Amino acid sequence: MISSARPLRADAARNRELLLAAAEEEFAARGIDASIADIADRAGVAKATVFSHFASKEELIAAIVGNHFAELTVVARRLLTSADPEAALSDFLTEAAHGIKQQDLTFLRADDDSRVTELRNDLHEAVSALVDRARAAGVVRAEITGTDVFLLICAPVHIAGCHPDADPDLWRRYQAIIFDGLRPTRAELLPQPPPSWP
Amino acid sequence: MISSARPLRADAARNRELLLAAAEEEFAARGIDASIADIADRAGVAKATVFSHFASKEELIAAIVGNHFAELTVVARRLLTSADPEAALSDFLTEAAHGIKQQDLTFLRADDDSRVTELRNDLHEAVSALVDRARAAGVVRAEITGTDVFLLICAPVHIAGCHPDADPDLWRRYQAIIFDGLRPTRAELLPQPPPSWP
DNA sequence: GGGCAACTTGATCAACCGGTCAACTTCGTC
DNA sequence: GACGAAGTTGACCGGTTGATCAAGTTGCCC
Repeated sequence: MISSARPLRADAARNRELLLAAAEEEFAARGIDASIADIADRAGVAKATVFSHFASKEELIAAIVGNHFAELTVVARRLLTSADPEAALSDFLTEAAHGIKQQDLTFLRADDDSRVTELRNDLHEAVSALVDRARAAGVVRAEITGTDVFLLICAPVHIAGCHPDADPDLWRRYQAIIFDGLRPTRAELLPQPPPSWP
Repeated sequence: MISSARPLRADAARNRELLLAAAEEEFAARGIDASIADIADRAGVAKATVFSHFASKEELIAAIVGNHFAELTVVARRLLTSADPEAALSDFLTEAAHGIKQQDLTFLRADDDSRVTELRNDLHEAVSALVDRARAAGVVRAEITGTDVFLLICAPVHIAGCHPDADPDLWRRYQAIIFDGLRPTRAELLPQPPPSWP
């Protein structure tokens, strides 16, 4: 693997960026099972070059996921300075729903002290701040926490992965929240006759 | 592949059921990448027996997904006869969220005239009826259709699969609905001072 | 219980995967 | 422009996968 202590040579730095971009596209197109060979092909380098930049496939994924987390953290922190707490949270959810990828899953529960975990914690902190502000403004329910939203973003991805150790009760809670979104707004409610109407 | 014209021999019928059960468990435990060899082991038969019952891995998955669709259709139709339209829809969503698996995805958009597609259309029809009843009772918004709910059930799974041809606007609509579920209920709303409060 | 079709099986195949390595090429420096 | 370090490469490895097939076994009907 190329040492990270010394700055990369010009061609190596270029190839690294090409590889990250190619891997991003390939993972987006074919999911986490995209092969290293295909990624190398797309980047226009040999397969062995991939392993000279990243020790393993997992490490390549970690680099990409780390970038996702970092980008979302930037978005969350920027939205924290906006005027409208409700729009800020809504905008972030929209952004995050598009930004979270399948491979990000792998590192959501990781608790080693890797760089990815650090970036994930940064993101979690920024999201919590967004939610705290929205809660203080009364635009989300009192019991909603930053962790809730952080997990809610990823819940769809979690369910899809058929994660065996996912807490069913937790998902039921999110299920109920989503169902709440289906209820009619107050303005749409027609006056209903009481059950004992003759 | 074993002919479907003639009834199966007793041992073959037993093995087919064992295989379907084993495949269900294996896919649930390891996702869609579970190997045919593991499935055969779990069922207690040789790997070649799997291919004597199902022409390919895809066909085995199709058989399982077909069963899922059929089971959910039964649930939806049963709930259609219950007294409470709101509880019926809610119960179905809960049931469906647990019933839909990763591998079901593959066949949601399939439009060939296979047996799976037929079963999927049956399910879609039953869900639409459930939603129509709920809408008529005023417990879901007027603009929610059966197709909406049918897709909403699968949306989490869809997003996770990073389906490249998913309509972003469609997902944004569902995103907005889910976000609605986060809004405070009327009872929780504290009286807010108007913006021009001195 | 004999005979035959239906079914099962272990051996085997080609394709593909992540990963390694020694030989080669290229960049940066003096 | 030459030299050494840094980076790249194609060939290759062990392992796994979905799928095949001839040979053997089993259930079923007369």
